[in-house]
Parts: sequence; structure tokens; C-alpha cells
Amino acid sequence: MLVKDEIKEFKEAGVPAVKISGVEDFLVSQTFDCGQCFRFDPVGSTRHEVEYAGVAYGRYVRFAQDAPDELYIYGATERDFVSLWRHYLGLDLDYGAIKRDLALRSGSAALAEAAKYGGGIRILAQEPWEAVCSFIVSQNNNIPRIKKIIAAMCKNLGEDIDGEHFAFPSPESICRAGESFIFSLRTGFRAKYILDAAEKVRSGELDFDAIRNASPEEAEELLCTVKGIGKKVANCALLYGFGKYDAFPVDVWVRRILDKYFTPDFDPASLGPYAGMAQQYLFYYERYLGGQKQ
DNA sequence: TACCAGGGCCTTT
DNA sequence: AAAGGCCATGGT
Repeated sequence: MLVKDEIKEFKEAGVPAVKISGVEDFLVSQTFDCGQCFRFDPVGSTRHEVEYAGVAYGRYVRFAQDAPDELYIYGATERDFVSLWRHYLGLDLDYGAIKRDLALRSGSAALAEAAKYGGGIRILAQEPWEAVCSFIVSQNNNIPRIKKIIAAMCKNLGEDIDGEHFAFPSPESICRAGESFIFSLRTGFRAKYILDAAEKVRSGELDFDAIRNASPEEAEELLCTVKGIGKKVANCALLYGFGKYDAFPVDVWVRRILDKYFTPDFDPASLGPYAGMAQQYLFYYERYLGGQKQ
């Protein structure tokens, strides 16, 4: 899809960087502000129109944009982009085709509107463990506080990347820390859930390969063996951490818009293999409408 | 079946 | 400034 000569390497203050041209259906702002990821924040003073900085896959990076068809990545080489960030950002998928597929299957004006409004969103390919753990933290919680808790977990238990930024803590690290320490990071009643997940992953009782290879129903069932993972958290983990793009997590926002614009017998599975993208468009759109006090 | 469990953000009063 | 709603899951 993206050809090699559309990637240019450069350096800024000694930091390796790449500029990618010919990008479509992608906005850094929407992708990192649509509630799917908790480790990236906007950079205040930047020469770019939009810049988000954060950690993924144990690396500190900054994604920046001045125009919809260009992307800058600081802290990455061309090799890093091709081997990791292209996939992480979902740039290896044809979102034009995905949007057309959703439109053909649904015929919903609301979804068409939502997909137009959030047309720059891409579903990130987050690390499975980070997704599982993060969405346990997210339950019954708001985004600013989720971010604070995860930042505290990373700072206290994650591997030090550069003295300033920290990787997401491993299940082993969380097991060593123990429930009372996790509780002290303001996780509340979720502390025991986080520990249960970490222990099941560490012991191999929760097998990420098995989940990846399972049918949608089986994958959800496997994740729900963890205390504190229910249908919604399981589907978030599948969508954001396992590349299961048919997963369709229903939270209060999505419930609201389904009740408003879809018939009661509507089945998200009818949206096909990319139903999860539809869910993300609807979520982003409903939150926007909420912001407009409608 | 209905409620509560951390906590803090956000809106309304 | 103060009050109340909100939130996904498991347990009582």
C-alpha cells in the first residue's frame, strides 16, 4: 500500500525521525483522542499542528501531523516504521475499503455520519497484555483517571526506557508488587482483578496465542475466565489488543447510540469482520454529540 | 433484584 | 462552592 519512496528519514536534535507521505484515512488527533489508548498525550509546544507523545512496545515515540496526508514519527527509523509502527497505527489496513464494506452492510445513516465525522480514526494494534490490563482499569472509570492510574503503574513497575519514560509493566512485575501495592495506586476494587489477570498470564493459564486463534465467542469466553473481565472489557481487549476487528464492545455510549438509531433487533455481527471499526466511529461520534449537549 | 465497592472527573445547582 | 451523576463487574 505504502511504497518505499514515500518514507523519508531525517534527524531532529539527534533524534531519528521519519516522514511518511500519502497517508489516507488517518488523523493523529482522532486516533489518540478516541478513548482506545491511555498512554499518549498531546504535546503542548510543538512546531507541528498536532503532536502526541507516549510509549508503546517499550519505546517512547511522538506522532505528529500538519496535513492529513503526512505523518511524522520522532524516535523511529524507517526500519522501525516498517517493522512496527505501520502495524501499530493500523496503516497496513485499507480503511477506504473497510468504510465501504461497513456502509454496504449496514445502510445506517447514523453510521455513515459517524464514519465521516471520525474518518481519521484507526484502531491501534496495542500489546495484548497492555490492552487486557488497561481495560480492566478502565471499567467503571473515566479517561483522565484511567490515564493517571496507568501512568503510576508504569512509573512504579515498568521498565525504565530513558530515565523519564517507562514501559508497561509485565505480568511478572505486577505479581511481584502484589495486590496491596496495586491498590495503593488508586485502582480501587480493580486491584484484585489486575492481580488475577497478571497471575493467569504469568502462569500460562490465560494463553494469548490461544485467544488469537480462537473464534470470537471462544476468545471472549477465555478472557472472561479472569475475575473482573466481563463482556465489555473482553471485547475491548480483543479489538484493541488482539486485532479482532469484529469485536464490538458495547459501553454506555455505544448503547445509547444503538438505542437511538438502530432497531432493537440490530445485531452488531451483521456489520461483518470490521464491526469494531463501526463501534469506534459510533463511540467517538456519540461523545462528540454529548459534548454538544444533545 | 437492587445495591455497593475506590475514586475523581464532569455537569448542574 | 457544593452536590450529585457517572462508570463495568462481581459479590452480597
